[in-house]
Amino acid sequence: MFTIGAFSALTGVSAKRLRHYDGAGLFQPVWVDPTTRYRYYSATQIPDLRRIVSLVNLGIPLQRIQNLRSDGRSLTRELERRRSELERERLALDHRLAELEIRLERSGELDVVVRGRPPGRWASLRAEVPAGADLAPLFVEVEAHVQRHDARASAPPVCIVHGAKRGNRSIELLIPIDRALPATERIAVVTTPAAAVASSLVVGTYDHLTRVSANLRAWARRTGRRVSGPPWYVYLRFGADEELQLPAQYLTDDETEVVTEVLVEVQPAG
Amino acid sequence: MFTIGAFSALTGVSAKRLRHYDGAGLFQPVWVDPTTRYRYYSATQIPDLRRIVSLVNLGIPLQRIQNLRSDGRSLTRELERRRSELERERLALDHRLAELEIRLERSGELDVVVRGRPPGRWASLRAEVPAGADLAPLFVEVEAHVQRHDARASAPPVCIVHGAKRGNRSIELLIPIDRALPATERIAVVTTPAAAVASSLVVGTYDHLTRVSANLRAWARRTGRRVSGPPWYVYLRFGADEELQLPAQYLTDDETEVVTEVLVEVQPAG
DNA sequence: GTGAACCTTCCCACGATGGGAAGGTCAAGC
DNA sequence: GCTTGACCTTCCCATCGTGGGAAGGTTCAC
Repeated sequence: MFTIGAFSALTGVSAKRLRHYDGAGLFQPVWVDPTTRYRYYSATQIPDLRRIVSLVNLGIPLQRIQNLRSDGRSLTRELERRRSELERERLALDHRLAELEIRLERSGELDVVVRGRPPGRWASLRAEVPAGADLAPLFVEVEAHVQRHDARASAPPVCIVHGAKRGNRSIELLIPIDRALPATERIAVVTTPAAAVASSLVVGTYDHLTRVSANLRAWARRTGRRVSGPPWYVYLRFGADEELQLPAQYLTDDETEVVTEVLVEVQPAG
Repeated sequence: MFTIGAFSALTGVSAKRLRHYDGAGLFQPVWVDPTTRYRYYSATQIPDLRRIVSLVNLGIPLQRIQNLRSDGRSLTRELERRRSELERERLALDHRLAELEIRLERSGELDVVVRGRPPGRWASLRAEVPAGADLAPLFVEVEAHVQRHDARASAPPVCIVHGAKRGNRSIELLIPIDRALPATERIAVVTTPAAAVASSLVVGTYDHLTRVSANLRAWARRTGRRVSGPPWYVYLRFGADEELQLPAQYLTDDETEVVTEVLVEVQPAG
């Protein structure tokens, strides 16, 4: 019989851990002196403890180790569960390392964030326009329709570029709405599901948006993610027509304060 | 100006996090109403927040992000530091995955633990013996010497197998001591430094110790570790000569209760 | 008997985040 | 102007495994 300190020296497991495992009901001393509460361990417990320590070292939570309790099949199941967890972790870790490499190449100047995009409901206008065309009149058209029905949600407008051919762009303008809205010939009502997106921010004018979205796609590929769907351009802060009563918080008069977010949808797990 | 909720919706960063970053001095609202303490954020802060979020997503602690404070060189240094951390994590993760695979192959029956071995001081006897020879008389010799000088430390004895040739073993017996001891012609005093060891446990007789240490070496190699030095056999619980007054806690009469630990030294980082 | 070395329990800390309670504020509709 | 509901505030607690440390009891050897 060993006191906790001797047993700790024997097994390399700290006395703190042994007390913790005792308290958690995971590994208990063979005998506890009822008057002094001293814990006493036996050498025959060493294999038990080792089994526990080796599972802890695999990163399995104590709770789950305790639930095993000498059942060979459940041990295998637990190990396989842990393996899939570790494989997911390694994927995430590889993403991070790839992101880091990209940032280091660019002297830390690239900020790409992967995050969730909440589901949304929108008034939508699709159009074919020449590259570089002013989209303001089209936005005004949708805004006017939405505000006529008092359905403007407090979120920024979006432009999706579905395709580009021979100097023409197939675009879709989205204005967020917070209630039902009649569709018209030109304006539809669409909903978008929640999604994971990789996002990059552009401060200033719109000259390089296309290049930014190409960079974003390349970034996502290099960090091992799959991209799906066309890029979204989210107008977080922009200059707009005075005629419309837009939420002032999204507006700016200073061209250098224009902020646009570029999003591409990525597969959440991969 | 946005309230915390609106800014949260805009950036995808939860209000909880924004408050936390505020409290940590990492990212603060442009204005706080002094009477209501409401936080108000501006769209011009979005790039700042994004920079922070992208660094957080790389797993850099908030504290360290805060220490950067708009210094391009320190950012690069921080990213490189984080990269080396991540590379170390990936190494550890790959070790774990390899360990898991091995356990799954063997239906979870192998318990190998990597842990630290504290430094030690020992009375040491080296000898050439035939394979399978009874080591008890040699142990008794060293024990007797140690106990004559009242230097017995409360730890189990060890046998190191330095080499095996033509059915002969070059072994070294170690008895732990806790004070200085005169050496003799046969018995030396040695110290061993702290080391990382991979360890496996054998319950029962000594028939398979050699195979266990070979398994241990193979395990260490397969999990990407480098092995150095000969195997140690630590007699955690054994049957011994009655003549000697050995610490009773290491003794047993029941052969099935014999417990031996096999150690090989591994390189800590790799 | 006294001191050193051990043991006990209890509380706190880490790190980033979320949950939830109790209470104050804002804005819209009446 | 009042009510109501959505929003905001601060504060406390939880995670998870481990260690640090305080305050106090036990053991053992001199």
